[in-house]
Amino acid sequence: MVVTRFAPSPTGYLHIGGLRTALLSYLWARRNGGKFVLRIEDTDKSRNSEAAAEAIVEAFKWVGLEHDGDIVYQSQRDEIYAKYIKQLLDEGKAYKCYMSKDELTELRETQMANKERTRYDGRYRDFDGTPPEGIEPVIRIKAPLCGEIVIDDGIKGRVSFQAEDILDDFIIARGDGSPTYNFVVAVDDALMGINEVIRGDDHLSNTPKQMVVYEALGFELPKFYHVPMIHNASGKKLSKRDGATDVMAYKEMGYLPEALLNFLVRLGWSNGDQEIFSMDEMMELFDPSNINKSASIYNVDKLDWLNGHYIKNSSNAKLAALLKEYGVDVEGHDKKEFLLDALKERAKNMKELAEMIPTILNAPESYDEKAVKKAFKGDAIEVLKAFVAKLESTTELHLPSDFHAAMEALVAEMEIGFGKIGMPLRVALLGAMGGPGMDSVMAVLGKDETIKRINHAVDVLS
RNA sequence: GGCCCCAUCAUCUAAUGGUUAGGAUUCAUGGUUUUCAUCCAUGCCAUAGGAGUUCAAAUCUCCUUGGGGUCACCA
Repeated sequence: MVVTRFAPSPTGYLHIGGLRTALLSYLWARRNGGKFVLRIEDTDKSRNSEAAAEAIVEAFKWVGLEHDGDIVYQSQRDEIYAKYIKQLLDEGKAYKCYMSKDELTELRETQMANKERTRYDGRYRDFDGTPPEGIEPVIRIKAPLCGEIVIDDGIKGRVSFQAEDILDDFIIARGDGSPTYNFVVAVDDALMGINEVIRGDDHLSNTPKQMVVYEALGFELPKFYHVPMIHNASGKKLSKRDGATDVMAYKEMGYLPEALLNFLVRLGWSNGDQEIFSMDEMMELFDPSNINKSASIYNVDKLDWLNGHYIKNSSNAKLAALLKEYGVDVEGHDKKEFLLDALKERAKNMKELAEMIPTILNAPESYDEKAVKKAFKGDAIEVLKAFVAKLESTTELHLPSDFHAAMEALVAEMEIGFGKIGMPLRVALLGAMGGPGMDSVMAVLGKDETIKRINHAVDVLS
């Protein structure tokens, strides 16, 4: 059984890069009928926050990712870590180091001055004297001092390190006894049965350290997939400074979760020429072993295009329900089908859609000067008056096509072009150029409101 | 700086030794339309550079260059 996980540290909101690795882990677990678990990495007591963990859960909920089982909080697993630390100590695979922080910085400074790699020098590795007083020791793990360490990565392929280049006896427990990241990650992944780790490739250089822990504890290694980063426009790792990285900000901006997920799954992964993926298709097709090796740049244009696509293809019922979250309630409007049919073709996001609605439902308070100038040349007023007469004399006016027929009849009778009625009508009904077709607008407004708006415009503009 | 990773249009990507290097987004042009948008059509645009292997290289090897990541008692 495939078990994957998402293991964020709750230092803030869920960001877009995190959502991507979560999505990929989720998809791979689902495709294999496995499990996807969520673990909150809150071992650093000075930085964790409950609100942040809740924010992550909220974001998961919004996009519809479901984790299996209870959320695991590392802060609640101190006894487990303590047990394994003790085990390593007892087995002589880890030891107490009484070096003070000052001594450590001093060591680093001399190493830097000598242009050496900064590393712990192992001075307490085999210490059996009397420890110095007033020092709370840290626990260090005995890492191999030489030899090759190979990661058989599912994306990057064979990645090889030399122990002497990258390892030293790193700290697994702080002076206060709390365990550190590289230790708890390995312990938890192993204990939770995670056998496929899909995470950002910024963790690639941590992996050898975690492998040291696996080895020391006799745990079986998972399969690693290090997925390339998402970069900003200037090619750097996406960070909070790059604007919209908070997943929930995308909701506010009017993005649909399916668009965001579709966008993210296509970053570094593809299935031939396919651009549109439903959640079901993603779950059926996604495979981490054909993720690209190179980083991809985050590009909003494509996300906007996808979002527009998903809005156009959403049912009116769904859009109406969603619109409430953007402050517009059209569920009670009897012409909401006409309204949404006309508007969803033109909205790039839900916020835009929400903003368009009052521009149609509310009568214009003024008429745009430029539009008036353009539309009210010649006998526009007379045409509008004639159109009112035409509407009044027509009984069956419900569908957009009914109103369209009325317009057609008028232009035929008056022997004028469509623009002669279309443009002034547009200004009369909406107050400006732009917006959906007049037939749809009139169908939404209904005969009475349409006539009322035209008459008002005729009064004001003649 | 050490170590590691990466390199196809502006961007996301396809092509796993043989294609006029394909698709999508953006952009431009044209069409549709009463306007704007949508939609449709067309167009522009790429294998970082250099060696080598091979009948044949975007694809394999090496070098160069460029970019990124990481080097904590953070995660």
